[in-house]
Amino acid sequence: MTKKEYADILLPGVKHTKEEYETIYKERNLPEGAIVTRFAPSPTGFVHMGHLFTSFVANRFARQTNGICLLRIEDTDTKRTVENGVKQIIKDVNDYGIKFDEGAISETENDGEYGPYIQSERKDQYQAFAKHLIEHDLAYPCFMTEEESEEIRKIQESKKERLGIYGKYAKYRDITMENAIERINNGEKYIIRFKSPGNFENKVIAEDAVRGELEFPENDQDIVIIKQDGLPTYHFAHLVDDHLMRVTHIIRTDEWLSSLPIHIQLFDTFGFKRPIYAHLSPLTKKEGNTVRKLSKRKDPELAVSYYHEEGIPTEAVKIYILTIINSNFEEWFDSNKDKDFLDFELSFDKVSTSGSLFDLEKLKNISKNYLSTISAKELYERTLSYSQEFDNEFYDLLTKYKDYSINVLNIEREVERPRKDIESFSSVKKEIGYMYDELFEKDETQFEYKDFYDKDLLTYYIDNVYDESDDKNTWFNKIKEMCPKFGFASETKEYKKNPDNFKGSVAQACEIIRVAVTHRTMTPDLYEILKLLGKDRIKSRIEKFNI
RNA sequence: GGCCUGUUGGUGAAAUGGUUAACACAUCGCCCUCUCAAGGCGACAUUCAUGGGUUCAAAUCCCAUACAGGUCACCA
Repeated sequence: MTKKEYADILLPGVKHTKEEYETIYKERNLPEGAIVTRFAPSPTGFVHMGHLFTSFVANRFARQTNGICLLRIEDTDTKRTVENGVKQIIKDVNDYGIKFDEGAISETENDGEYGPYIQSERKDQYQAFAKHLIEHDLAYPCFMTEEESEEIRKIQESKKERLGIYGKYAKYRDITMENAIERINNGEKYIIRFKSPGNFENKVIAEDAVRGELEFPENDQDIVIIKQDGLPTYHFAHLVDDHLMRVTHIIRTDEWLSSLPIHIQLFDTFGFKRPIYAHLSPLTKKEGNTVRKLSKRKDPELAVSYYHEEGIPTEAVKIYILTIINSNFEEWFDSNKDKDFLDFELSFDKVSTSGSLFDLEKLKNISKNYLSTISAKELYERTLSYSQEFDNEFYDLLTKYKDYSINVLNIEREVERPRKDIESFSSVKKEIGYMYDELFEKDETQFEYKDFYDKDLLTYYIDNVYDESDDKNTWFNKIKEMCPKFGFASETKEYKKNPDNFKGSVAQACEIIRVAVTHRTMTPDLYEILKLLGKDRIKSRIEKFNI
């Protein structure tokens, strides 16, 4: 029996050969320096910050080199695969404006010439490559039972040896074809293992784009390449897919660093060019006194849907990711305010090697800054669509008073230093709610009555002073002029000099008006607020203001 | 336990052998101001996990130790 016939028996029904696949998936014809990379999640549930982080970074590198970023679904673990997982990933990632040049577009559809991009649909490819190894005596069937491998583990533990299937523990490494076929005919189950050519005593050098040269012992583990269900393990799928999809850069988190010797060995064994690896340190989180990687199971609040619900703009999240991944981004962004943050060019050697703590405060600050740069119209539209999903009452008001709302949102916006008080779409209502009578009337904000609050001042003001046609200076000067009548100093300095002579200064006079009209002591520019409210509403609010 | 990676202020970090260790967030002051949000100015690491060594000179190079994280599946 030839090796080829043997391989046919071990992995029957494979349609193509490794060589055929190599011609089916052609080398890409891309400009010099173009990065072909991929985002390769498992459809095991929601997308969280960690995924977004890697996928966005991968996407940026591809984009900025006019390369390709593809989406591949790693669903070889049929037990963990979740229904609608693929749909969810695509939706979440698309919400962040992360677009793929090719890849899965749903559970069953693919877009691109290197597909299918869903691993469970590529069984033939993996098996063709595995057969190639078998034919070259670089892979073998392993009939080890669970009990047997458990026993090996126990022996290794008691002898304090390295765990795993290697050297003398690779019991079926040299199984004869006859023996194997006999076992198969007896119905014994088997998997395919790689016959590792490595020696643990030898060192291999691996190049990592962010960490530089890395030295490891050679891999000598006979890792599983094809599982009993005929699907490949991650390591083997990585080799086959990334080679056939002509991927140039493997951008992934550093939990894969320790399997790098396996991956390198696989590429070398096939004589394929090794891809460039870039291992990113994942975002971490502090829990008590320890710091650990963000976890999907333990940190549900890090699901991207959380930011959606909070109304944090996707741009802010992306800007935050950029500040984390390349610390020189922040400075660049600060001095290139006219540019889009996507114009920043990421570099691998600026990527930090230690995992950063996820800093919500910083994200909020970025969000606040970002929201101060967009137009009132845009803020309005986006708050509207946020409210449509999460706050019907506010949605109705925004719809009813569209132009008015835009004007409110425009207070101190189109100026050199715009206001930075809105942190998220969810906080808009809190910041401007009092501008709507419907909300103002049932507003339960507690404000403290102060001794100097004076109803007469308010009445006098609205009846004799306030004039809608005044410009800002006139408006303010009129308030100042009115101050002495009610015991307030027209000038702050005057008041500070002789505080005992006054009830307060013009600042306190303004506070009275402000509180009467908004029920709060801190608001944006009072002149603008009064102007938008209009004289009638000011008057009505003042009348209802009980001191 | 083996292997690997990392360790600069509350946080993210810069600095790639050479003056007082950038910058940003947070915090605290002061200024400006009709109140806020901002903005301006200033404070905040005698020190870069610890201990040795190399050097005229080290956060930067070397060694050891400690701590943290990752990984050692027919999971990815």
